[in-house]
Amino acid sequence: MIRQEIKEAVCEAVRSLAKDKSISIEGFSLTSGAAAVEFSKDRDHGDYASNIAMQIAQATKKNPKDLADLIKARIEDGPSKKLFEKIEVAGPGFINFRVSKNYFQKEVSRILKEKDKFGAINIGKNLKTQVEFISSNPSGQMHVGNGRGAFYGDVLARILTKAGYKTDKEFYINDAKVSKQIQELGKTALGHGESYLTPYLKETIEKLKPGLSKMVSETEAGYYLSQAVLKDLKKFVEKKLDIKFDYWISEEDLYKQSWVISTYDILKKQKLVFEKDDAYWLKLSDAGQKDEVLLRKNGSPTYFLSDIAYHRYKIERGYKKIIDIWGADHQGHIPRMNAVMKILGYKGEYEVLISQIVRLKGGKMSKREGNIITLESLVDEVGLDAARFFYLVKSLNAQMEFDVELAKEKSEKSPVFYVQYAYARISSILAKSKAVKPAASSATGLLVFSSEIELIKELLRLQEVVEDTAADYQVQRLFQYSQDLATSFHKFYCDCRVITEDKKLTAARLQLVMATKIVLKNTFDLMGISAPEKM
RNA sequence: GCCCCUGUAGCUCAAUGGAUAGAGCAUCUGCCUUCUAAGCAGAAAAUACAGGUUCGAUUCCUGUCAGGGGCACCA
Repeated sequence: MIRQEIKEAVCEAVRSLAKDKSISIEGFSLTSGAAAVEFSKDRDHGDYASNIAMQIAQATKKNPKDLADLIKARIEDGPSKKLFEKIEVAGPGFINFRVSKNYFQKEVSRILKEKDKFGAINIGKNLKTQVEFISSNPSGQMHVGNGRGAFYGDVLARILTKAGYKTDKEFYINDAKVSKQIQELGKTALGHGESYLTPYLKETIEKLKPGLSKMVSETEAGYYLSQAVLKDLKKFVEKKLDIKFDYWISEEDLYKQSWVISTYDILKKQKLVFEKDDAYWLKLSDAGQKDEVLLRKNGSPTYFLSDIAYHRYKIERGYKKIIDIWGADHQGHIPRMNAVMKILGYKGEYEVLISQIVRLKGGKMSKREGNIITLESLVDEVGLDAARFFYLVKSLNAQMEFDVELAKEKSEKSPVFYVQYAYARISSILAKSKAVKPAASSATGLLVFSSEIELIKELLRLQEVVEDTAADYQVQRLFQYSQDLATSFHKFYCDCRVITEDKKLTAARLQLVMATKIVLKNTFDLMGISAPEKM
């Protein structure tokens, strides 16, 4: 990776300067990401830029510009010199690197060789990782709010996998018979109540009439109904949303397999359970949290207890990195679960991400649905690709306003088409090129226009995007990248005609086009959107 | 009252302790006899307010104001 190579070159130069006492970097850690090397969008600032000189200015008691000159000279004396066409010191002390065209051109053939593997890195080192998301209740259809965690979680898992984590996707089903929601659902199923009663649920109950009519227990009826809802939910998620989960874990199964009761016993053994007001509580005050009820006055376990059991189950299955994605209404639950993970002795990484509220601006989407906006009607309305894109644009912890009318209206001009259009154009060029006899030659030395180089730079950036996103989970970066990549291609398309009389140049540019196709496709795969050959 | 998230262009959203804060939509101006104009080139337009830390703050900290969410023997 070019960014990594430059970073190493910079660090090496600084180390070498420190070694022969040209500078002193007492108390400064080079490894802590201090030698920031960033991609430059502005070519006046080179291809990559480092602010290292300004970072270490204080520690070395030297002027940043002088330092930058020293580092620049050291790199130019070193083995990595051949990477660069030019190194410049600019502004308050930036070191701007212009990478050699030769390097870029060679990278094109690497992309052609790696194909769908291109962009994959191994910072995860195969660490057993789990992302749990959606986990909507089996009491009805998913709504537009669920869509956010759904697509976000799916894409995050894809990125982590690409980054070398052994990632599983998991859906937790809140179908415990002892839970309030199953009880409520049971009342509704037997016509004793109206909780969750949407048109969809009415229909489902109608379909289940033969089975339900024999039931007297609300709990059994609720569970029976929830399993039917779950079946629809699974089908919707897998077929319509195209999200494949590795595991669907049932809360009821955790009860059946004694995970809940054994977890209670473990907590009790640790002397963390106490009785108050006829209920049994988990002592969390030592962790600075409010104590929580585990067993109610009536003896039934709370959701909190089964959630502890569920997380214990995750740990027992050997996950070293666990990511939960919850809705904003669960954020108060985070400090408690953090405390619980400590109690359970978890040594791995545990992180809860909160998907902020999705608000509706455009009002009702369809009269038939009432005022509950289902994710299904949205996907039907704007299409899966556009829907996924729409959710991926925003950072997870910012609220998002969903203007339904706008989403429908704009679907023709949606950014997703802009990116897919680049892919379609490529396919069109490649289709036409079949009539042309290929000249066997490499791209080296032939791709020299700035729009060609800029395109190659963008292609190579996929690896950086994967690396950065696997580290900070800012999935919207991928959306941004896809736009930049498409822009670079569209510019190249306008500036440089691919198929011409010049056989060698045609071959070189065809290679670049094929490489772009690969990188675009890999980016689409990460986002879970389709790559159309024609539009 | 306490806790969490957010405040960037007319609208919907990005980004960043650094060098000119980016896109799309909307508005305006150019570009199709050549691989798809669902495109390209250009104009105009933004960091809520007040302090602080810093060589440098839109970013970090504090306060104010505004919006949203949470503070159950619900999940």
